[in-house]
Amino acid sequence: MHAPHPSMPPSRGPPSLGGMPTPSDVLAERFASALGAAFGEEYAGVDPVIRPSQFADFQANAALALAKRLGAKPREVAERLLEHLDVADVCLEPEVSGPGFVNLTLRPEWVADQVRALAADERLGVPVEEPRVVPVDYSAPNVAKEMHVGHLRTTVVGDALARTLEHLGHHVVRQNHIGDWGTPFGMLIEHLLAVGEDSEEARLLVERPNDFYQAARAQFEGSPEFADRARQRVVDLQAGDPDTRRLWQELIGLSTAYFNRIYSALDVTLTDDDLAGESSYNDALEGICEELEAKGIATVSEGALCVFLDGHTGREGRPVPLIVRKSDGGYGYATTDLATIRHRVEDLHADTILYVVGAPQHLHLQMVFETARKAGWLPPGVEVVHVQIGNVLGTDGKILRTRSGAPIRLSSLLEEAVDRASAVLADARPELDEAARARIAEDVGIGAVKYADLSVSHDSEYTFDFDRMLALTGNTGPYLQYAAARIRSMFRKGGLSPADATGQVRLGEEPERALGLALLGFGGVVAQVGRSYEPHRLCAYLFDLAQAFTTFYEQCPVLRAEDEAVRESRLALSAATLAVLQRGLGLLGITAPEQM
RNA sequence: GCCCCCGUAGCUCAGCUGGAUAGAGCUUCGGACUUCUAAUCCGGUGGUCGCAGGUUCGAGUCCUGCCGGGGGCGCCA
Repeated sequence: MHAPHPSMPPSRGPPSLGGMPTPSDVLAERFASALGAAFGEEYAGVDPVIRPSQFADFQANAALALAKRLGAKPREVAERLLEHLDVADVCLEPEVSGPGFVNLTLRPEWVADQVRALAADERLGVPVEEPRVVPVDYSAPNVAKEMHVGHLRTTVVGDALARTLEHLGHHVVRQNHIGDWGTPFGMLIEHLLAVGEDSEEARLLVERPNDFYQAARAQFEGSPEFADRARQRVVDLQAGDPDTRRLWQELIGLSTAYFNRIYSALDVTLTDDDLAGESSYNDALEGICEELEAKGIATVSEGALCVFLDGHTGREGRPVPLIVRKSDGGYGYATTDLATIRHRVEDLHADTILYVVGAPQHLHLQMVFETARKAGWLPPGVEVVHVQIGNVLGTDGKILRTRSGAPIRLSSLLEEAVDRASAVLADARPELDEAARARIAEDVGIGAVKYADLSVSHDSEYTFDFDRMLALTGNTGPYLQYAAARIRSMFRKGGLSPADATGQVRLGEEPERALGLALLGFGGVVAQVGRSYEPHRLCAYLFDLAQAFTTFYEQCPVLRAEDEAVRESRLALSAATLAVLQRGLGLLGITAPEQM
């Protein structure tokens, strides 16, 4: 009936194969028992509304919601609840506060034990969920075109989701739906032939694809004879002419080399095995149309085969069509998108399909999804989600362009990022040799760029700011990397290994307690990202954790702790923090360098 | 004209799906490096959450209307 609530205990959340419960899970379970005991079994199922609190570690807000239903005052409900609440092992004495909140402060010993359990857990508290097959469609650059900052977002967000879902136990199938088909290919093939396959100009496809594309375009527009040949090429390509096909493959090979260069620089997990370009669905398109027509879902309108869906009207109230076959007999991307759904459901056996695709395509995708449902290609049990990527805007509020009118090149953005990191590093760590600095600068520069895109919610548009994207201080990737590097440095200095720091945890001072509590939130956040498809929540969590660590680091001496037991405890806390930071950054696709 | 998204501090963005006194980073001002890495930390300044109604114990969050910005709306993808 209701969608699962993120803060519900595991028993009511998505299927999970075990794992450490988070503190709020534990409290929710205890409150469920208390609710049942106090007010009858039918109340054991209501959400106890456990939330983080500014007045305690957590607060339970159930009493306020239940007061009306029970016909009692909220504070009285809370008091009765407390009479049946058994949390003595977990919390200090719960307190009713304000209009009827129950404030809960965790016992430091309990938190300490949980931290130790988390540190000993391979998965650091992240649950293993019941495996689902999840194709994730992301990146999708175009052959013979430069990737721009828009592609960066879908690539980076999609990759983080793929890594996170995989880590939660799901079978992720990466799908890079590259634009490798369409009328421009006649022009591109002719141009490739004209400049020579092994020429410098052809190499532009790997280094500066837009230059190649624009040269081809100039030919096309400047020479009617070239344009004619290009049009004939399109026909040959579609007819499967072997020579044309070979040239087309060559073009794709060069572009793939370009994509891989970018993916490698970005440390994105996409490989050639994940390529599932538009062209791979060509053979299915005719069948898609025939089936839609046979089922009476598609009808011919103005010469084109269209699907009209209820509730979709455009200008002047005219129905909006999803055109599956153009009036000239050709197919558009709607047909291809329908074919991808059928493939992902029938061949890949998808349970959930993610489309990490730009927000402007929302209407189109909704129509495709609805059509697929009507055609029976998308059974009710299969969930399909458009993870909308908001536009990147320029300072004028319009979709980003540089002064010249050309989109900002992704490769130059990445180079600038590494250069800036390099400059800071040369200044701060002159004692490191150049090769080491170069490696670190890459991790830091790329980490900054990726974190900038991951830390804002994926569906909101944002204004592109070069300096914001490349910033190395504040709420940035490098801040998290720096915290991890300081921990590693500390262990190096002490001649110790984080793996050996498994001592008893004691949380005496406030910064220690805050850090311990922060560590326990990891599993819940990762699971939430897996459910909501919002990597920025993991970013926010890791930033909070790194802040908690840095405060601890400034105020609590570790190696120089006066007391041996305190030292052991702080080492264990530091090691656990490092493990979580590293794992969390890993799920985001960001590398934490050994030192920086 | 219809539909979707957005409007929170000077700037860029969060806000855990309705909880108490709305947060962070950047900027700015003032402090902290002979002490585990100052890419850091501590403190201050800064908000009528676009506007107006509504729902209820309680609204930045949900509903309606208006204002402002972005996007989509038949043969490009």
